[in-house]
Amino acid sequence: MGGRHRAGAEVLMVRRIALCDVNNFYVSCERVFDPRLEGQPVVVLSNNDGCAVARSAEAKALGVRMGEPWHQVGERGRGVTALSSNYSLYADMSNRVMRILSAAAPATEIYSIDEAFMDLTGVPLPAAFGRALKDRIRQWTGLPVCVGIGSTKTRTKIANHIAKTQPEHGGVFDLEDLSPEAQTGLLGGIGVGKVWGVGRRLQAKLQALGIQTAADLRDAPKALLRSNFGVVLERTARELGGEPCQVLEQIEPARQQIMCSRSFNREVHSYDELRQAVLTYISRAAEKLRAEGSVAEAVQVFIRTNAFKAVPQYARGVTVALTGSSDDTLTLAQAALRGLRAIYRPGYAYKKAGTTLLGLSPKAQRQATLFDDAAARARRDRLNRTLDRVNLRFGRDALRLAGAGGSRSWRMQRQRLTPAYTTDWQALPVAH
DNA sequence: TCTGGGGTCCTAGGACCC
DNA sequence: TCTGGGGTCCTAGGACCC
Repeated sequence: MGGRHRAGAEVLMVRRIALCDVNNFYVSCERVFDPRLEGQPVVVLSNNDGCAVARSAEAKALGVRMGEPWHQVGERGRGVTALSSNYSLYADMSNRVMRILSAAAPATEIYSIDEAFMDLTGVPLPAAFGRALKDRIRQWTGLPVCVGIGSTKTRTKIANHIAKTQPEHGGVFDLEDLSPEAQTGLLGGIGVGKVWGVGRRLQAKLQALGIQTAADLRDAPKALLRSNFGVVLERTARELGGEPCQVLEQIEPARQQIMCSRSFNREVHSYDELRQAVLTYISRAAEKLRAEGSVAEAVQVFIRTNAFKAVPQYARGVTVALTGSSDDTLTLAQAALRGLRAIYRPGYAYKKAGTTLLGLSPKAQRQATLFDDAAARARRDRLNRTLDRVNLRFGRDALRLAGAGGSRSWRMQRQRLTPAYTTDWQALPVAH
C-alpha cells in the first residue's frame, strides 16, 4: 500500500468519541459494599443530609426528584433507604474506574467524578469496544456503567442518554451507527432540555421560540442562536450536527479557584462561631492548595443567612488581596479573618459561610516580594508540611488552628454515613 | 443642542455542569 | 425542625487610558 493511500485513509478516518459514566454513581458505590441494597430504592443525600443527589432506578420510579430536599419527599420516600454522602468512598471508587478507562483508551478526559470521555478515533468497532469496557468495569469494580458513542462530545452525551434510558441497547449505544433519517427521528424524540448545555432557563426560552427537541436545536438558524443566546449555545447546536467545537482535554487544566463552604446544621449568630467556621474552611482550602502545588493571591470570604426562610436576610462577601502569593495556612487565615471582620454584622441568623482561594499559580513560579524573608518562609513551609502530614495520618482536622474551635457544634450532620470501606483500615468490610 | 473611538482590565451576574 | 458543594465560561458595564 502506497503512502498516498495511507494519507487518504487518515483524512477519511471518522472522529469517534465515547462517554462512559457510572449509573447512579453514589448509590452504585454503596451497593458494591452492601449488596442488600441491590434492587431496593436507595438515595444518597447531600451534606447535612439535605437533598437527594443520587437515586437508584427504584427511587426514581417512586417519584423522588433530583436535588429534592429530603424532608419534602414525605410519603414518596417510604421504604427508601437514605444514606449520607460518603465522599472518601466515592473518590476511591472513581479512581479505580478512571484507571481502567485510561488504560483501555488511546486518550481519555476525566470529566467528573463518575464520567470520562475517550477518543476512539481509529478504533475499528467502537460499540464492541464499549461493550468490552462495560463488562470489564463491572467485573473489576462491581460498578454498572453505560457507554455512549458519537462524533462530538454533545452527540456522545445524547448517545449516553439513549444507552441509559433504552435498555434494549444493553447499556452501549453508537449514534453514528444510525442512518441520517434515523438520527433525525431519534433527536426529534428528545426534549431540548435533555441536551448537554441546555438547562432550565434556556429550555424555557428555546421552547418559547418553538425549538422543542434536540433536532429542532440542531436545525435552528445559527445566527438566531448566536444573537439570542450567545456563542455557547451556537456551539452546542453545531456539535449536535456533528461539527466538533469542543476538543478532548487530555491534560487537566490548572484550576482557577479552590472553594470550601458549608451550611451549618443550625443557625449561628456570634462572630466567634463564624470565625471558627471560616478558619476551618480556609484551613481545608489551604490544604487542597498545597496538595496541588499552587499558591493563591487573594482570599474571598462570604457569609449568608438562610435564603429559604422568612427571616431578615443578609449575604455578603469580600475579596482580600494578599501581599504576594502564598500557600501558608496562617497567612491565608489572617486574610480570611480580616475579610470576615469587614462583613460581619451582628443580629442575623447565619446559615452558611465559605472561603475561596483566587488567582492561583504554580508555587514553583512564585514571584519573590520586596519584603521576602527566605528563612522565615522556609520555616513556615516546614510547619505546613507537618500540618498536612499529621492530618493525613490522623484524620482531617486532627491538628488545626486554635481559633477553629473545639466543640464546633455548628458542623454539618451526616447521620446516615456508611463506613469508608476502601480508604480506612478500621472500616474494611469483613467477608463471612 | 451638540459631546470620538477603541482598547484593556476588572467585576458582577447569569447561565451551565456534575 | 429539616433545602449541597464545587466548579466553568461568557457577557455586560464601568473605569481608565490614549
